[in-house]
Amino acid sequence: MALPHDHGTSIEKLLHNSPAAEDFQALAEVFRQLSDGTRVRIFWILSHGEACVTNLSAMLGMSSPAVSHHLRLLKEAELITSRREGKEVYYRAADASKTKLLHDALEGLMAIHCPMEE
Amino acid sequence: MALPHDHGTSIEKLLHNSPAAEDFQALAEVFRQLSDGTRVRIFWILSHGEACVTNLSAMLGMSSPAVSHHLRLLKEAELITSRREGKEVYYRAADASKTKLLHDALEGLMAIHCPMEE
DNA sequence: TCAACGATTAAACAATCGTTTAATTGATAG
DNA sequence: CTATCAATTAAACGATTGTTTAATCGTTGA
Repeated sequence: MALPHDHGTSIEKLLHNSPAAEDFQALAEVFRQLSDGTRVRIFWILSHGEACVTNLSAMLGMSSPAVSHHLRLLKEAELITSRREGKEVYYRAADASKTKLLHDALEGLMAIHCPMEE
Repeated sequence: MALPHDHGTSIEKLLHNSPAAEDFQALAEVFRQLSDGTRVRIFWILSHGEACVTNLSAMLGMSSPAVSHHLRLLKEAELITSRREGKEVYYRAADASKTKLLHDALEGLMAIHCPMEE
């Protein structure tokens, strides 16, 4: 143990048996994408189906440039995907285990924070 | 349907049957606390047991003011609790369903992002 | 009471983030 | 080709964030 204090707690083992700082950094990057009210809302919507930018803008009451900006961030984080059909671009949640995990956590937290709805 | 485009997708129902913007904002606040590499690391450590600020500083390789700052944020978000014993203040993850949910999501994401370890 | 240690607070700084406005790209219909 | 609609990009601004340094608070032991 190289810790300044030895309190005899099991936690001191974590010093040499824990993910690297970079791994936590990568993890934080994922959470950072959901750390904005607008983005977490977009992600929640897109977890339930596809939507084009125009409709998303209307749902959110925001300008399309603002929405586009957030969509780009979510896409770079590989939380959502897009496909073009004619003039419109449709977005939806990426089909990955990472996405499902976050969606579940999101629904769970929502149930805690906003008690009632069905 | 008050959406500009009607693509006939089920997602348009979400417009009138979704949590309020404030609820998503509250949710985002929780994620925001874990959107920093240092904080998510602290939270992970404290999910496994108690630690005093001095030891946390050593584990993280950071100054104690910096660690204190992050601890305060995590505490305000009710993700961790503290107790004083003599000169030292011990922190640990709060015992709440919110905390467990986040810890599980965290471990799951870590398994995805950092493939191997036991 | 005073000295030492652990922890927090405060002020200052650079860096990052989210929104807005305007300009631009891509695609379709006339 | 041009006009129009959908979406993205770019630049600018204000606001927020994380770290550092120094000072302060709280507790214990001499």
